[in-house]
Amino acid sequence: MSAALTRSEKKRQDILAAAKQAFQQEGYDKTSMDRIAKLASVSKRTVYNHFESKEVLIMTLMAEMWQQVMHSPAVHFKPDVPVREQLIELLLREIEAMSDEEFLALNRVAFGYFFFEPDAMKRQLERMGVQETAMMSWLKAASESGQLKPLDANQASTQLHGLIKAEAFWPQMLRIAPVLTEPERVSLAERSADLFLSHYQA
Amino acid sequence: MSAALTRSEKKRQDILAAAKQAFQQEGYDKTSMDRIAKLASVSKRTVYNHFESKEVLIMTLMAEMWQQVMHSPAVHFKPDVPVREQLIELLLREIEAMSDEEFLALNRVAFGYFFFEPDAMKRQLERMGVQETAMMSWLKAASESGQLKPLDANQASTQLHGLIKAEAFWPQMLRIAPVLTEPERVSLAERSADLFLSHYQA
DNA sequence: TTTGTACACTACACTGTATAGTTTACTTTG
DNA sequence: CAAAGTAAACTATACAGTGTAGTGTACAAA
Repeated sequence: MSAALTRSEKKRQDILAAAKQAFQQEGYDKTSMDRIAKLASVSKRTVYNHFESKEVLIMTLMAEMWQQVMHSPAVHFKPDVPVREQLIELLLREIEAMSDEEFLALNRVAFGYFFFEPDAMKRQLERMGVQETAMMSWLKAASESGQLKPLDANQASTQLHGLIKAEAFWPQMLRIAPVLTEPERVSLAERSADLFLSHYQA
Repeated sequence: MSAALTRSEKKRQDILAAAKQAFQQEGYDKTSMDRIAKLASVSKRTVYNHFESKEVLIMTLMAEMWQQVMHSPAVHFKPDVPVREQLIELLLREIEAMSDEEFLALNRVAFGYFFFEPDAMKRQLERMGVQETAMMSWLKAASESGQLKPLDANQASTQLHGLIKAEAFWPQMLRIAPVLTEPERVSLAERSADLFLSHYQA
C-alpha cells in the first residue's frame, strides 16, 4: 500500500516535506509560500489546492509529524529485574525518542511557531510530555516495591529528564550540537542512572 | 547624576523599553517599528533618529540588556567549609541568576531572534554559559582537594545545570511556569546538591 | 523678562518591497 | 476528457525606511 501514491498524493507529500524543511530552518514567518512551492517543485497554485492557507499547512504538518513521533511503548516495572538495568533501559528509550530526527524537527517547527504564544506552547509541551507520565508510574512502582526509597515521583522524574535533556535534547534542538551517537547515549543513560540511584536506591 | 536625563535620552530609554517588551512578547518579525513607536509614545521618526534600523535597535537592546545581566561573582572553593553548604550556595546563586527577570527577558528576545541562526545562537549561548566555567573550576578544586571523588568537571557541571534548569530556567523562559519563589529555590538547590553529592562526595 | 537660536520631536505622506492569496489561460496526465 | 497541475500576472496589505513642514523645549543673549 505504500508505493501506491497517486500523483496528487505525491505532490502533497512533496509540499509537506518542503514545508517541514523550510519551517525548521527558517521559521514560519520568514518562509514564504512561494519558497515552499519552489522547494517542492510544485506550482504555488497546487500548494493552495492542497492547503487552503499557510496556517492550515503548518497545522497539518505538525499534526502529521505528531503521528510519526508518537509511539510511547510504556515500560512497566518488573520486580525481578535489577533496578539499574531497568532504569538504564528506560532512560535509553527516552534518549532514543528525543534523538529522533523527526522528533527534533517537530520540536523546532513547533517552537518556532509557538514560542510567542505561551498558551499554545504549554499545550504542545504537555502533549510532548506524555512520556513523563510513563516514567512517573515506573518510579512509583519501583518505590512501592521497596527497591527505591520513598520519593516524589514528580520531582524525581523532572530530575531524570533534566539530566538527559541537558545533553540529548536542548543542544540538538537548538542545533548547537549533533545528535548523540549510540555509545554516547548509552554512557548518558548509565551516568544518569548511576547518579540517580546513588541517592534513590534503597 | 541618575535623574539628569535629557529629553532625548529619556526618549531613547522609552524606545528601548518598548522594544524590550514587544520583542519579548511578540518576537522580532511580528513587531513593527510603528508598534514600537506607539508603545514608546514617540513618533516613528524619533525611533529612526535614535536607531538607524530595526536590526540596530534589537542589537543595541540586547547589548544593553547584556550589561545589566552580566555580573558573575565567581565562587571559589574553600577547603574549610563543608562541601554541601558550599555547593548549595553556588547552586542558589546560579538559580537566582537565571530567575532574574532581566536575564529571562534577554533570553526570550535572543532566542526569538537567533532561533533559526544556529551559529549566532551558539555564540550567544557560549557567552551566557560563562557561569559554567565558574562551576567547573569549583568542581575541579573540590575534587582535587579530595572532598569530591575524581570527576569529569564538564560532565558534572552539565549534570548540575541540567538539574536546576529543568525547574528554574526552561519553564520560565517558555513562560509555562512562574519564576520560583525563594523557598522553592532553596529546596531546588538542596535537592540538587543532595542528589549530586550522594554520588560524588568522597 | 523677552527674544533668538539650535535641535530634537511630531505628524504624516510617500517609496519600495515582500508576501498571502487569487485569477486566468493553458498543459499534462491518468 | 476530466482532474490536477503549471506559469505568470494580479490584488491587497503590511511594513521598513525616508522626506518634509511645522512644533516644542532648553538655553543663552539682550
